[in-house]
Amino acid sequence: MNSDSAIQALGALAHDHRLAVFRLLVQRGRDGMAAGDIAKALGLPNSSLSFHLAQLQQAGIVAQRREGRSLIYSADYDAMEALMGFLTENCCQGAGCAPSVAQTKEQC
Amino acid sequence: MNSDSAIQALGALAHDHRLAVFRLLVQRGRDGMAAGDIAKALGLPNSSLSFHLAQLQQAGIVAQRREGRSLIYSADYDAMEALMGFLTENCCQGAGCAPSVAQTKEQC
DNA sequence: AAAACATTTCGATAATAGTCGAAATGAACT
DNA sequence: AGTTCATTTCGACTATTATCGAAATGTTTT
Repeated sequence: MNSDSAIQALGALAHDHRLAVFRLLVQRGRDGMAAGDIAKALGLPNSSLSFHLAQLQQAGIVAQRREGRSLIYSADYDAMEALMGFLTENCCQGAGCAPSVAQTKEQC
Repeated sequence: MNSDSAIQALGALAHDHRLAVFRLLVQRGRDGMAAGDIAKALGLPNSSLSFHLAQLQQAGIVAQRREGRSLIYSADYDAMEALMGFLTENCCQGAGCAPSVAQTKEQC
């Protein structure tokens, strides 16, 4: 994780609809959700949602896979942890006070 | 932490200069840093830095205090944890895979 | 191969964010 | 009380982002 990719991830999350999408996907876990279903769940026009999904994917915090006719999106937990680690890096002059977020990885 | 305040915090961090400021302050710990010193450290015009500091403060992830003539800024660790907790809320259908970031608080 | 279906791209428009020099504010020291 | 010093506000400009209907793309199924 470098500064540029962190900015992209943060910027992707820093939006009403995108944050809602991401949190929905985080709750869904590995199964993810089809684009159309997300649009229905959040009451967004397909074209708008598509725009936002592209940003989340481009930022690397959401993954896409095809299943039948549908495109399924899911949250990328590894990327989420990497982002958190980056934000707390060398916290308090390297006094080792950054939380160990490593456990998220195995548990998901 | 609600959606709006999370968006503000994420948006505040989703910028080149502001992320650099925040990470610098995270490393500094409670001591923080005067506005002028931050500007010097990052090579930014005072007016630009002031604009960005205001956003970080408005977002609640950076605190301000006066010391002599200087205004000292420091990272708000509690807010940072709250943000992380919000992002991982009900992760994987409530299977309890969210990292416990609570430890950061006591250690800083 | 054609029809049905899910999703993305296009296009035009509106709104918000970032930049930095110069002037203004306001606290502190003498 | 006036001067100095640190920081913020102002103003004008440029660039980026968000919106959504309609058309296009590309997959699957019959």
